[in-house]
Amino acid sequence: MERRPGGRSARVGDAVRQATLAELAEHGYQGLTVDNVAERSGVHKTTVYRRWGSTAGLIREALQQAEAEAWPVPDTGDVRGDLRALTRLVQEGFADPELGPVSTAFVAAAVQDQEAARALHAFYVSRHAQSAGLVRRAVARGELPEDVDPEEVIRFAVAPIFYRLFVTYEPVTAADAERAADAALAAARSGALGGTS
Amino acid sequence: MERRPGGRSARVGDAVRQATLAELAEHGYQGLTVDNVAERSGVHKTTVYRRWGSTAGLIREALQQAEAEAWPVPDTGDVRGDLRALTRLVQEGFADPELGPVSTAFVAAAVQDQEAARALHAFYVSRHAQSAGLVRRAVARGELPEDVDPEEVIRFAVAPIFYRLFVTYEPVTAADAERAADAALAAARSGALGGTS
DNA sequence: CTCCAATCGCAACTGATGTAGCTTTAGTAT
DNA sequence: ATACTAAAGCTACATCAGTTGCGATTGGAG
Repeated sequence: MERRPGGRSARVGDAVRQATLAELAEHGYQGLTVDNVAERSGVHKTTVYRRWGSTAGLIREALQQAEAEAWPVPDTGDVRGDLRALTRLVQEGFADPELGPVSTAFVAAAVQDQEAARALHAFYVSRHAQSAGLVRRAVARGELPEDVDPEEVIRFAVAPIFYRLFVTYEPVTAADAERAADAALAAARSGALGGTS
Repeated sequence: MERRPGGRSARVGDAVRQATLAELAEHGYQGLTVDNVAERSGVHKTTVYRRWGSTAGLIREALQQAEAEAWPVPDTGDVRGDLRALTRLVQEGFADPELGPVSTAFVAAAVQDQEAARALHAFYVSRHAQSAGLVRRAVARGELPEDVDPEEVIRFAVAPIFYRLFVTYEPVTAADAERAADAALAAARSGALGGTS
């Protein structure tokens, strides 16, 4: 069988993907049901079950799409600025009324579904790899020690934001984001985020 | 109406609480169903629905119990040791085959249920308040600057562990826990976790 | 000891989620 | 054009979480 890029299957897939994102933005992961997605997309319920299996499957595909999209790693000229921009980007992403529920849904789905968790893992592996470039540039400029683990710096910078969002349910302000960036930077400079240490 | 500490209601409550924890330890939050808890506890399904509403309600009560239990804040004599012991405690808690699924269930339930999220928030407010004592002792010993925010140090120390567990789904080793402690310490010493800064 | 209020057990029911078997449609090859 | 095949549509059904109304049991008060 051949590829059918403009065929019915492709159209159905697009309609479902679009409907999934719209439903997520409106009702979050809680309100994401196969029935709603089917009705919104004009695709029949059984078709959605056959191709995606469940709402977790819909999330999986959305994640793979999100992973494919490159994301704007900050490049302000110095590490502090880059890290602060990065954490702000994360904080604002979750605060955004349209993007926030979608991103939150990814985390919620992963907690319930193994496959979604794998997809989310892959997503963040990709994000870390991209973001680490910011740290490597800083090392090249001599702003950070040579033996620093670039992805570890990224993890430490963003972790406190996620911790507040999904564990302690404390508010996350722009100041929190900046503080997280500064703390990660301090740790990186001190050698605590070294590659081998 | 009076309290009836040894009455039927109390017995029913105990049976359900115990069954909830047992089910969580065995099957995790995924496998926690009202029917299973009802059967295991010998309490009728309807009763569980009436008193707890749903599995999220069962989690809520388990959380309140967990919050009431004091937890062993390390006191080794120096900050580095205390922070490392703390992060190890968290890491080992989630790795423990009996405790891990229960703790994980708390996070999973909070993502789906508002009330569970509030209960989890309260739980961590309490944990932070207790753990912050470790930082205050360090300040008193002159190991950390006076203006450091004690609870912020705790957040930064444990956040990377939770980030790996519930966001990126990367493994969490003892070395990761220690590194997180050391990084938080470096940040605290640098002044990045100051109370007002 | 008797009665009362609260709570629990029970069985029948509702609604939503997910499945099975079959028919129809759309895209492709001859 | 015509025939072939993969995938989508459709109906009917199965399953299960959660609810409701009522009768039974429990524990305490007078």
